Amino acid sequence: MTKTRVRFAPSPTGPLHMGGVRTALYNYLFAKQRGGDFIIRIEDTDSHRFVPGAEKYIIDSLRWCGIVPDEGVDENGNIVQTASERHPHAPYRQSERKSIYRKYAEQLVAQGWAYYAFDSADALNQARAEAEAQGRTFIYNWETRQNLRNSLSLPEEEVKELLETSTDWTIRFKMPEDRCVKMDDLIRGHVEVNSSTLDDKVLWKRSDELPTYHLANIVDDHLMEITEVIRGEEWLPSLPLHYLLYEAFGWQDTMPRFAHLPLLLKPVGNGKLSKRDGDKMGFPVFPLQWTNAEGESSRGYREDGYFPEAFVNLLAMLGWNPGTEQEMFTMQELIDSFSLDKVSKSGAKFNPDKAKWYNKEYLRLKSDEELAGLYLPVLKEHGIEADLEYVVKVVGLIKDRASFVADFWTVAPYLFKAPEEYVEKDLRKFGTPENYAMALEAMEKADNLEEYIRGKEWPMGKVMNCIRLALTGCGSGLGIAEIISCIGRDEALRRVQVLGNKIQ
RNA sequence: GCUGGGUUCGUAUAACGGUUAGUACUCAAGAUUCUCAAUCUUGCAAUAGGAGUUCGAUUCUCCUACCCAGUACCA
Repeated sequence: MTKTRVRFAPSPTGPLHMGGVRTALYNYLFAKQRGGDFIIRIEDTDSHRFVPGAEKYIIDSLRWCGIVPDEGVDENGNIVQTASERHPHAPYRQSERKSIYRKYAEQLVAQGWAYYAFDSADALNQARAEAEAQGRTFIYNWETRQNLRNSLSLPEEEVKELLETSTDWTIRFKMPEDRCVKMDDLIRGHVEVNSSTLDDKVLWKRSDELPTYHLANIVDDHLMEITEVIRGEEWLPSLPLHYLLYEAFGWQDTMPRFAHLPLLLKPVGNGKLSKRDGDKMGFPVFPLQWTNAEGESSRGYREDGYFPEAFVNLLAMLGWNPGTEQEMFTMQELIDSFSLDKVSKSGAKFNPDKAKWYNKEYLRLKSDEELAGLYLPVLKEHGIEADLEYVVKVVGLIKDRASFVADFWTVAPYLFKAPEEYVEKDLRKFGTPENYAMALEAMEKADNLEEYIRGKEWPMGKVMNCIRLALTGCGSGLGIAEIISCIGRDEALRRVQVLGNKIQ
């Protein structure tokens, strides 16, 4: 029985999208359930799109979620590995593995599975544009390759010379003209595609001496002994090429099994989830806040007040279900119950309301002490210095009203400072002289407000709401007794008198 | 356009040929309370359409529609 080894292979071209986090999570869960290894491999073969800081952001994000690699790179860029005595799989950054890819590409050429192509990017773009103008699609394949500039169409001498003198050539996969590629996907089942519809993908570029995704991916998955490839659905169209590459290398026996995950879609309308949707509808699409080179920031789940447990839980439930009615899962529970055959095939529209609900549930699960500790800095931002014991008490009273720690403040600022103004509508409704007279008397004389008011046969609602108006500045909020138990009788009476000044 | 994938309440999903099609979020109503929130109860709401296979289709097959992805010297 070979050890399960899966990898998450992000490209450091920007912040990690929450869909990417989910892919990493599923890989992690799958590995941990089987006692296997979870590997992070950085696919930085696109030198043009490289973004400084993106790699660290990705690792930091995963760590925040509790997803830590057995092998790969850590947040400081150092190598993490399971086999401490040897380094059979390092390095984990493809740019640092540069030297190993060329020979594999050349091997394919030697065996007739690939060829050298000398067409310039401009020439190809032009060909594409011309085809499009005629309503056709240009495709570099068995049909067109004889008419293009490559080692299959050019004389041997010229090829030789070009290889030596030019640095602007590539190695392309020679996609068979008519092969029915039969594939199996752990989620989608059996899929067949005829190779005639596929194109001759570039595998390796002489210009920067770097492989493209397809070559690097297959070579590294093989070298790193990956057993399952769990990735986004956008890769499904490339699967036939990947199958053929395994065949070309003669690695079919150890070819990993594949699982293509459904995409995360926007909450409303059509299309995949994008940063714009988040901005428009007020939710983050990134795990952590990200600031790009232009200085523009994108909000993150962490900064928005989500607990990592909640974020992980809600992500896990997007496209997977346990087959039971359980909705709340710790990471360990997810590891125990995760299964690829419970992953759905169709894309999942993200639901911000449900995300918020998850955080609320996790917030209620936390102790008052822990929440108070988190609330203290928020209070400080509002210029409030409160002692921990008091905050613990307050949090216990208001936690049911909040989805996020930051809500504690908006829900009941009056537990820390007197209202500075009154909500117009409530003032008119409850702040009448008659109500105030009763409220003041009750506050001055009663031991137990409720009993006193009842004894006087005053209208409970009117008196209580008038007092509430004085204490909170509005017509809704905590129970009067609860508020007074926090702010104290003297402060409460003072606030009622302040309201009195306003009314008279 | 072509190739591939997909389609159950508004959303996430359950039901792997036989159920009054279940659950959660959202929303609405009621109960409760000094108000609001919370809580509890109830409710609204779905098998895209059409053929077939079958005693019986959400489930299997085909067609149509719609959605998504890919179609780069990007991943």
